[in-house]
Amino acid sequence: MIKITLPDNSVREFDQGITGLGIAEAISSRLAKEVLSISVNGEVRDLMRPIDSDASIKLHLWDDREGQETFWHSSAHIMAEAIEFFYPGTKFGIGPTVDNGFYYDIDLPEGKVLSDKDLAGIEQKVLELSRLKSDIVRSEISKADALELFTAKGDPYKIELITDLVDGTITLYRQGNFTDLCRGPHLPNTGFIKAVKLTNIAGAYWRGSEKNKMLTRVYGITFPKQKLLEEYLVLLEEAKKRDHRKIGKEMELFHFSPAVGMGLPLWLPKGATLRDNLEKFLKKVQKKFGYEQVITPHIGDVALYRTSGHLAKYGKDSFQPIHTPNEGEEYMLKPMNCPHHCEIYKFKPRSYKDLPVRMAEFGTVYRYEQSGELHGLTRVRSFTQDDAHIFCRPDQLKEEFLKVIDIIFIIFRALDFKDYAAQISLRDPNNKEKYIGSDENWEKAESAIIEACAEKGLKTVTELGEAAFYGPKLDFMIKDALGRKWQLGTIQVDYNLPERFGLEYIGSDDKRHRPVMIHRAPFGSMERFCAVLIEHTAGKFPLWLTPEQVVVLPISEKYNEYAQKVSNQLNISDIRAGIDDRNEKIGRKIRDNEMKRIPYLLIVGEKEFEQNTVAVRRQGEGDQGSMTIDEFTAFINNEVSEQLADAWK
RNA sequence: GCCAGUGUAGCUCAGGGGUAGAGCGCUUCCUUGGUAAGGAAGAGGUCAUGAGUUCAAUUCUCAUCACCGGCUCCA
Repeated sequence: MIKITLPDNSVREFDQGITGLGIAEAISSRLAKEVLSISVNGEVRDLMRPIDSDASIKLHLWDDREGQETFWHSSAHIMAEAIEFFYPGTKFGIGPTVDNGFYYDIDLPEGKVLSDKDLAGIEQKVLELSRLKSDIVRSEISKADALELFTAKGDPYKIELITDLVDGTITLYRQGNFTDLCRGPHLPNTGFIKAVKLTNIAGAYWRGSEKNKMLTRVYGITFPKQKLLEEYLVLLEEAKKRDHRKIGKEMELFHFSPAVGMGLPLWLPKGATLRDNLEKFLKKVQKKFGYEQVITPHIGDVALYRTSGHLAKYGKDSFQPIHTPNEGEEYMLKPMNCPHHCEIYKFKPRSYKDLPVRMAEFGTVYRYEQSGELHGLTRVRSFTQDDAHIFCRPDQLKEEFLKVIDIIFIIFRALDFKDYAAQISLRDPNNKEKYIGSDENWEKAESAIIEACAEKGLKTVTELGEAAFYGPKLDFMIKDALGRKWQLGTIQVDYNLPERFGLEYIGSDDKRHRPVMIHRAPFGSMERFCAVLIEHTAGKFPLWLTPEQVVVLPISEKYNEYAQKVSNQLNISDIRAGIDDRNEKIGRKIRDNEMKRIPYLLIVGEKEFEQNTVAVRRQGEGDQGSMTIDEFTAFINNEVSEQLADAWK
């Protein structure tokens, strides 16, 4: 007998060799039907694998990430089997799970191409194979035998994978006639899969390297119930409705014109207002934190980027230098603002008493992103960074870092961003020569970041080797409507540029010292931030931010003049108001303006005109009764200042 | 840059070898109204661009461009 410890710490005894499924059956028959995999002493395993000694276990159901992964992993194998059925001779790469489902990278036989139209057939085959309830059987195999097997099968990618594996750890999984190299774990049989959707086809380089062959990647997702698939598809539809490109068009925020060029956004009046409001807000915050605004040109002498090192590192991937009519002059569109700011720092000698110098600029930069990478506003070729550079003494680094985190928190609160991830990127300690700067400085900077995050109670993940070559950094990531992660705010420590530009300050010892530079952008870029903000709010921006706060709706043409008067009066009080004087019934105007996501609608007719009032209607909440114009002005201004005060707290 | 897909009116889309349709939007007229779509008429398209096949191409083929989904990249 062996002792099995369950997650609630209760212990049950079983015969040696009991399987996960056996344990589930002993607990309840319903559990036995739903269980997908088991963790044995923390290792996720197949349900059918015997347990030989005392262990603590956890059974995984569909609700567990581990359970889903097992489910989707097996699904990938079944999809591979289905693909092999239609395309014999297909060579298989890897088939892992992802956040929402799984994929398999395949190399189709010569001349065969897979397109969306083929997916329905494969889906049907997957369901057919699932209904067979074929056992999924694990077997261990020696490296030599594995190599022989896949050589015979003609699977060069598998052979490459096996070559890298350690002998004695290699396992195969077989269901029906399909055998795959796999670590597992897997479902007991294929019958668990009741619904399948192959979502898309993409190209992907073998092992992620551009130098390798591009394989066909088929993405799919499966569920244990048809209803779950239907719910997932509804969710996908909902997410698509939040797509910033769609809302940007609907709300007339921005536009891309091929005549201007790809990846070059045109900000429409409402989008520009939105952006301007964000900029004003951040400028105000930054002013309180001791920042000074600067303005620098959009181009710079090539020599500037030679000095900064960017030309050597990124020159090939930038917009190419601009040649002037006179010989010998070459300018680059600026790919970043830092070199310009370094020159501002240098324009006069600095004392240790002057530091930190905090220089902010909404600086528009130009980067030649690869054409295939452009994506709405999240990845563009011209964008405006809410950039600032802090030049400080090494002993001020942590303090400055803390203050930047404060700024980011204020912004996230003002916009109700709660679901973000923070990542600390440090250097790879085993590969120090990749990085510039002394060990001492790196250690100081890294511990400053780690301590600052700890002091702020920030939940972080730490990635070794992810630091920039010039310093460690802290990034804030937010997910878009479809769950794709985007980096927004970033704080980076830099020892490189102060060195390259020979930046100095005179210390209290009357000697020259090198300042540390912090690059930071709480929004990241205005473009990307607006994109994520649109998806986060589905276009229903907070009142303080939204481009159109109020629309006045006259009941009939007779009251257009009064509506105009109300609108003018609100605008004088810094409320963004317009009127809808179309020749339509009031119901129609309400509907249209509700759909335009206007927070407040003011209905004015005979009654309001006579009493000098407005009938207030709040978005999604209907009629709120009437107020005088002054009351409404105070009401709106109060709501705005409350929203912002919450952020400052 | 690479792989696959898409490109028809301002927007969302239908259609299809014989040079085009709907809904919304827009213009004009009627209507002058009280909290989520009043009625009528009208304007608007080299069917992304270029070549090829054909008596005939918006439709088929190829190329180019843009967009979409990924891959690689992201100072």
